[in-house]
Amino acid sequence: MILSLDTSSSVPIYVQLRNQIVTGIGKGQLKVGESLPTVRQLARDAGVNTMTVNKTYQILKMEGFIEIDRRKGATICPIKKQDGIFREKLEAELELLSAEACLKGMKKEEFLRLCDSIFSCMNPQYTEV
Amino acid sequence: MILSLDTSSSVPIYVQLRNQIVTGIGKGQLKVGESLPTVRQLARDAGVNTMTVNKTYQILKMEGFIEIDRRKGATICPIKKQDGIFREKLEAELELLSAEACLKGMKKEEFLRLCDSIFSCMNPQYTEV
Amino acid sequence: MILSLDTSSSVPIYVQLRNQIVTGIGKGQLKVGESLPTVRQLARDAGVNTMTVNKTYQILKMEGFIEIDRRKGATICPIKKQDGIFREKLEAELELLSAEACLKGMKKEEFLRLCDSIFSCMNPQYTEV
Amino acid sequence: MILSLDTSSSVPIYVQLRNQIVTGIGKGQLKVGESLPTVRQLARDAGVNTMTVNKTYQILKMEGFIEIDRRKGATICPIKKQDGIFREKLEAELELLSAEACLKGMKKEEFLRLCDSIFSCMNPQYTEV
DNA sequence: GTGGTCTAGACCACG
DNA sequence: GTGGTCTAGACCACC
Repeated sequence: MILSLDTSSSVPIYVQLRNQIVTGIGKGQLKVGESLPTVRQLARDAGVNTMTVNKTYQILKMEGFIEIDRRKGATICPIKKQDGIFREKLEAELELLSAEACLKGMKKEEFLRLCDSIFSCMNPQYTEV
Repeated sequence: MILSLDTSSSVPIYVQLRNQIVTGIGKGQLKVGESLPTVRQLARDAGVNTMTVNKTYQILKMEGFIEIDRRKGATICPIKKQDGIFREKLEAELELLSAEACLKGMKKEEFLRLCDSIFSCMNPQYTEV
Repeated sequence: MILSLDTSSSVPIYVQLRNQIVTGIGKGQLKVGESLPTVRQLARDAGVNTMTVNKTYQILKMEGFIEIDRRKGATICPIKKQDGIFREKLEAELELLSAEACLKGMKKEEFLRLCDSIFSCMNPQYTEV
Repeated sequence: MILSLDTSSSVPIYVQLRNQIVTGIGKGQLKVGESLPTVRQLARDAGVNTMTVNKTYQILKMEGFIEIDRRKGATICPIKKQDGIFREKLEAELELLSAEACLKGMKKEEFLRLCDSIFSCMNPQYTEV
């Protein structure tokens, strides 16, 4: 899995890392049960500080996407059921994206076609849990 | 149009303002050609610093969503064609949202239904321009 | 409000800080709506790094005990209703404390008297919210 | 007696073990004079390192809850009188729990009822010693 | 002014 | 070996 960081972006590095790992899991590039690199390893690879990676992992853990085991490092969790908070956040973000798309002249059909094609790249794992 | 700001949010106030105005335009609560309040007026109403509102307006202008005229104040622009940069940003954000939804166990059908229902609240104006 | 840190303790400093602030709020030494010192101020007073204090504040924020406002710094929140997770944690900790007290020969009456006298030092604020 | 360990918890395994054994004694599931499994046995059963179990037993011995005899293995001790150190620790922890409960809107009556019901599950042995 | 982020390097606890 | 904590000092974004 390839990480690309933009250190000059206003998006904090630990958020960029978090987003790319989440996307990686979603796309099936990282599988349930699989291990993530150690904090030090990823820090070295990405050329960032260990604390930055650590923060990323803590967030992913809090969100329930990974587990951190003192012995095995970080591993990817099976899917959790969505909760109300996530649903609210998702709706708010989709509303903003819809508005922006609409302001750029995008038609509903085109927007939905895009949503469809992007979601189709996802690779659900254990969704029946 | 009602603004609701959360000063304790990690999202900067000027971004919250920008997002709500964009959503307002998208939903048709603010119509093309209509005037936005003056910087001072909005600052007073929202209880924030004028510099903050000013920053919001500058961003909206840069994004091509409003025009600022010394005499008429800020007015909402007709729709511009989408450009490649917007398309990229939209795809990246949809990809992240899709991944998150997927990790929360949401199925494609449910996701697309949600996208549809949210986009349907938008009120395109001059989309033929 | 006086803070006493034990840097040689196995309890991390940021947890010690968190616990003392929570206790301070509980006892009414810190009142709802009141401001906490700035991150830098508290760091200087306590002789620790700003990031350590920052971590403490982030935890308190996540727990819903304080709000962090870019403009006003950190302020104490009104009481939130207890949730199931807190209840579980409370029961588990009370069970452990009960067992330890029991092993030390403490009778139920003495234990309950102690619980009563300690809780009586608390100073509930806005508990009707 | 059933042990349930969470290897991804931030609470060290040897502390989890210690806490569950203490609770087991308090509840009377483990009786005074009874033998604990050998270090190796428990390590195998719990799927942890023998060093981890060893550390747990050393702590329990230091706390006066068990005796370790080269011939008989580890056995549960009769109750020792509480000392000042324990009293201080107990008060500090109860104060923190009270504050947290108070901040979550719990009333004194409810708190004391909970303390009562939990302590009532304990099964004091030899408390007259 | 504030909080938020990041680094480099250190030390410790855990298993 | 691992992750967790902490420091000193820096820079940036926000208001």
